[in-house]
Amino acid sequence: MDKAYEPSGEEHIYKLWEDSGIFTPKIDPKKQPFSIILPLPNANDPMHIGHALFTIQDILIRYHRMLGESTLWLPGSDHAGIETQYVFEKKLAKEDKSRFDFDRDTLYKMIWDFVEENRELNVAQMRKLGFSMDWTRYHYSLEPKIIDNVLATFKKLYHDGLIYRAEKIVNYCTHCGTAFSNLEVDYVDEVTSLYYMKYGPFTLATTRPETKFGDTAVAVNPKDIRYQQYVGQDITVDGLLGPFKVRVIADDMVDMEFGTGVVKITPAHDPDDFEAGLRHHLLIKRVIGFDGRLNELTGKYAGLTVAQARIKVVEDMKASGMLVKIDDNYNHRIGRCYRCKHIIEPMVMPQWFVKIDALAKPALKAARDGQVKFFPLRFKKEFTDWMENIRDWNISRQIVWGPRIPAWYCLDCHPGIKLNFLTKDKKVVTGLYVDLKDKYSFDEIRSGLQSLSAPVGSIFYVDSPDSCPKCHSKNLLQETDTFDTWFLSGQWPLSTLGYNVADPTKSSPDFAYFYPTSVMDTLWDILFFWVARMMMFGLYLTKEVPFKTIHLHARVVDKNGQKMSKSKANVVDPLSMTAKYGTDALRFSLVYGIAPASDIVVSEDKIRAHRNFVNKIWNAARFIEMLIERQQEKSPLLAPVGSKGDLEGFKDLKGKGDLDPADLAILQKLNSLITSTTKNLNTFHFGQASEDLYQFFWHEFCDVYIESTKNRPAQNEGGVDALPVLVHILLTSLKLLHPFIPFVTETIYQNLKAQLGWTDPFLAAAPWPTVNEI
RNA sequence: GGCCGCUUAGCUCAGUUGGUAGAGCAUCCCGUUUACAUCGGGGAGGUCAGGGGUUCAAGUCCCUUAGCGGCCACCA
Repeated sequence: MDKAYEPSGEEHIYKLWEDSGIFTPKIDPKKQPFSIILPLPNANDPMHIGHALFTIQDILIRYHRMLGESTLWLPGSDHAGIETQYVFEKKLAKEDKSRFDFDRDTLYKMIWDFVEENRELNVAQMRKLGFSMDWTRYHYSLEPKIIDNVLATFKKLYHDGLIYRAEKIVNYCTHCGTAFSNLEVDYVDEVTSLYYMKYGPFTLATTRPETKFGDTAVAVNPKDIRYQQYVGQDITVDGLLGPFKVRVIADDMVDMEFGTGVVKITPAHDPDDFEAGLRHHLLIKRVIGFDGRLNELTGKYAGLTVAQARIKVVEDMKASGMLVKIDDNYNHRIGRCYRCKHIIEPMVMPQWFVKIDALAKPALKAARDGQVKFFPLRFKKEFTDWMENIRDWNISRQIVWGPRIPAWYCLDCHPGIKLNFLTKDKKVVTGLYVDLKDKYSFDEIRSGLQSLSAPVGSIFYVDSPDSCPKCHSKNLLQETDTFDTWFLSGQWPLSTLGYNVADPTKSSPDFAYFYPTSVMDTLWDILFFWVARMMMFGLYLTKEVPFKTIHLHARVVDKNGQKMSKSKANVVDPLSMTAKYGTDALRFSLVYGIAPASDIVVSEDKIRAHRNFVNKIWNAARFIEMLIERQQEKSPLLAPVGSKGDLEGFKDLKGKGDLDPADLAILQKLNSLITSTTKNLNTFHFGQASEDLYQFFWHEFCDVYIESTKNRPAQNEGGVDALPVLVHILLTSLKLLHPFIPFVTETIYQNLKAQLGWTDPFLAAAPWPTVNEI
């Protein structure tokens, strides 16, 4: 054995494992199944330190494999809808192009190829980190069978009356060109201006003077005696585009203390005002387009961006004396796109929604009844609170990268459908079908299609008919909105295990055996995005929870407690750390001394410290190997007692009654270590488990016990041979450490296996230690 | 505004049901005797954020104050 542990052999070890098939479990009714579905990484996302935290899952998987369970860790990768399209569009921009230069089919194929270039990389990197995944069961989110399930789920929801289209106010990002769900908006505290303006008989305060062209009411609190005389009246307001009339309404939404207690109501561009509009049956007047610019209803302001318009409107109001004052130090929250950070523009547009109550209630019940357990427990409350207040889920996105919503419209029944397409000579045409149908053939429209927008109430068919069931026209187009990525990944445990939504009796045997899965481990930030959606879909489709335990971990931060990000230049790259210190050192430093769901501090210092620990183990093994060789020089055929590493060897020792007091002490400590490690792994206390193992191996076994045996009298002078105990403790420690640091432990095992007659071909599949009576 | 978490050695953090304060890094002294200097031996360093309470006993449970952080929420 070399003087220091050399991690360059890791690749070889991994290949031995994988080729042996120990990562590929068999369906064995006599065995307990244990399964984890990998939180699928984005296919085009290079590995970062967050992915290295899959180590937590590998520890669980390796532990349960050693317990003798039929253990499945199922890997996969995600096409990651908006994320990937965003990255791809940035690439296009560098080439001075945009997505509007392509029809949707062409764009889709381009992104497909882009993702395929990177997808393999991810897989290789996960092998490098030693993750014992079953690659024979790997899945990619755009496989046909997985998409089939997504479409079938949509149809089932539709037939159960849980899908509807509605024109609601949604979070629209004019930069990304799509609507988002509530979860995808980041609210950021910002200091802006609050403008006080004259408004008919009132003065009112607003942060958005540029939307006044879309005002269709003005509101006061019903209890506000100052304004009671006006309630129900139409008032005339002097606007920048001439006088206009609005109704004064009374609504509890108005805070009398805020500003002047008067609020202008713009139903088309503000979520609160939209709700007020519904309550008071107000007109929705759109003045901002999907391009983020003011539209033709705004006269001379038309064509300006929202930001430009605000400046111009304020200037003009100042000039005409409408502006009363500006409070420049107004602190409030602004919604920004979680992806591109641009300001979200609330917009009224037709979208697809899932009625969520029917899905949320069973999930809420499952959490409360303990069908699914949370670790740490505090997340149970977060989960149930969220489920209780959940709103209908907007599942449509105006992007191309992802499965399209399977709904078809008849253009001839609905000539008011708005179309965007590229003509044969690549010119963008926008307009209503009724105005375009005589100029362009249906085929030209279809093949160049970029997007369509059907009015709410349009009839749609979910089974892709050849012709319109009503008018028999063949001019049918599929909805161009795609599914929210989480609509697909929310069904991931089902789809990857071969559940067949359309016909559950055709589901794979894997599904029957491994579902519900054992543990779902992920970063807490996708508890709502993903975990909650999987719970809802799992229960909706199968009546069973998708996982029995939800284990949530925190994010990795640097040694100053800062979140790692490229812009802060504080990222610890897992692969370069692995190259420098070995995979085991990295893995151990990710769990050592970590409290459940508290930030995980990783620094190069820490990784180096654990490289030293790995090396310590290596050298202890090297020392023992030396002792064995020395003994075998004397009597070559004699394997040390206890070399089998289990109870067998020990019965002999016990029978002889010839243990040294130091032997007894260390064996007792080993027993309690077996007990505590087992308990800690069962209860997700990885930090504690790793600390105990470290402390025992280094400071008790190496520093105290091994040192003490060096001074022990030789056997012919009345001493007790320590070698059997040394070997026993080494092997047991290797087993206990293996889930955490698989490479060094397996390497040592393979080196000593033949010499010591260890019978398990791999440490990775050797039985987990149990307590020996002493 | 609601909810949750954190505050322990110079730094970063452990401390699972309450029972004489721990680790890594840094620091000081000594040490190369047959594993390991990626090492060994030894030392210094904490009124466990402040206050109150329960208890024979509290870093650990309860109340409270302060600071920091996170999540959620329709206040213009």
